[in-house]
Amino acid sequence: MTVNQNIVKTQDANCPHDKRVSCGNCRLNTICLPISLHIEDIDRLNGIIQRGKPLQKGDYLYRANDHFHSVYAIRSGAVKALTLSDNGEEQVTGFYLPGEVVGMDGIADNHYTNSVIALETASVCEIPFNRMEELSLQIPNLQRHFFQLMSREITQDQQIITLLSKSSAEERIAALLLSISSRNSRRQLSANAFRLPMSRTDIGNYLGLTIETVSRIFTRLQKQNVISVDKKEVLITDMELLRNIANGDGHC
Amino acid sequence: MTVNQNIVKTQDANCPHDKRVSCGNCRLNTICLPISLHIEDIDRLNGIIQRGKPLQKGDYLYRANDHFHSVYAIRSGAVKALTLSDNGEEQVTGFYLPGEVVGMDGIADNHYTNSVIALETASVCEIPFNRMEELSLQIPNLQRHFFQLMSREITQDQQIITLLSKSSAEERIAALLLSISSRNSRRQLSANAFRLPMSRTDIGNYLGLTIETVSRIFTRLQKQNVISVDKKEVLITDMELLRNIANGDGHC
DNA sequence: GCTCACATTTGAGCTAAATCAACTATTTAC
DNA sequence: GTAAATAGTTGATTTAGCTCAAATGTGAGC
Repeated sequence: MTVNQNIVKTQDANCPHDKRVSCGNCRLNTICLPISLHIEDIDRLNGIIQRGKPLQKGDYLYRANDHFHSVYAIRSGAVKALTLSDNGEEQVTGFYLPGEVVGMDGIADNHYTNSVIALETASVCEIPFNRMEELSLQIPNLQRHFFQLMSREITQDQQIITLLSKSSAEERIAALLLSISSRNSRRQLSANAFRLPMSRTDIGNYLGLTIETVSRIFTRLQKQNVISVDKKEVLITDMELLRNIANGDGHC
Repeated sequence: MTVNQNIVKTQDANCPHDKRVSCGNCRLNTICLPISLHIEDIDRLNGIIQRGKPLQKGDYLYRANDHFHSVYAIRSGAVKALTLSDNGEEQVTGFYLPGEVVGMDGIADNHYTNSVIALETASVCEIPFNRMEELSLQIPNLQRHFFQLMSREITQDQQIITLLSKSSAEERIAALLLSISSRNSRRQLSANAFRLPMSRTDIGNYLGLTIETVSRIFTRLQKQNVISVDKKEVLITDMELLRNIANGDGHC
């Protein structure tokens, strides 16, 4: 029943296309797993995780209304989650980077409410939820970890609510850039220079702005020497000012 | 250690001021508890629940940054949750009615991110989280139930995100009225006539609108004979039209 | 390289909701 | 009861961001 994937460590264990990956040697495990898990428990968790072939840009990981079966940790690349609103429009509800987990919206009624689409080539670790639940009954730290993961999703969604409810277009864009920046630095990547995996359209959809407004704000931030943008490459040139803008101190 | 509150059933078990309440005889238990719980498991859960004296209007249940200890099921009355945004403004993140559970935002890092304030006299059932976690290890249905509760909070927050990102002021108000209506009917109350427990200011804050806009929309909906408003009392006179308005078919 | 589809930028004008302001109604405190 | 504070309504004006429009840049397929 269990596919044994507790395979020996290799130097290339985090190469996205390398199947010889286990939670025990994954560089992301401090993000995706509970820090306090014992080595043997990590192996047990690793034992239920399934790793398929990578998604190509535009591929669906799952679709809204699909039967809920698993949550997924992003191992490489990036994905977006989106819901269909009642009148049929798409709403991007989040961008997920390596080490982050998608699919927890499906637990409530056994069907996903979001669709998840790869923004670029992406590999994921599938965590069958029923097996994770069983394991959680035996590993209290794992149960706690999933409660925390879901709680974090709640607090993040509430931050987006605040952003959409209270902030100007400029503040929204600044906050998104800072979010991506800090998530990159958590993965030991540069906080100042990175490539946005999503289109301007996705950004606008996520932040409740039109694509034109997104484009104008990028141009404006660049003129203010806060960032430097070249297509999807972003360089934050004045982190302090960007934080001020995000907090609404931009021009008051 | 355990305060035994498995007290005999009374006719008045749901009177908010009556301490002789147990999960086993609570009218709300189909909303707040997993349906599939065995009677003895309900008693075990009931054993860890603490019921204090009711909150008065304006009282805090807990404050943002307080140490996280418990989640709370609303037994009577109504509360609002709110976060402080980075620039110090309040953002109402939700209204919670009897049978609904608040506090799950605190699990992620052991501190609440929201404050919760009573909108009117309200009584709550305190569920100490550590004890609930222990019990969840022994009662798989309880573990599942909490995963589902948290998942539902996620999907609801994402619906608010969509509302704020995509909908007009009129659509937002219509959606809020429909949400309260359906939550009332779930509790066997009227879906058409009810009292809003929150102020116009709270509604505006929650929906990302100014109080003036909220007021104007109420007036407009009344002129369109969709609702009839008298202070906080609302009568939905054309449910079908209200649904159409909420879905953006109001005037297109 | 060339073509076609698509993504992005920029400009001009419009509009929904915000802001500012004045007034009325309802609580709360004394 | 009365006064003061709070909550809600309505009107006039402003504005941030939307819509419409046109041009330009970019990538995939041949």
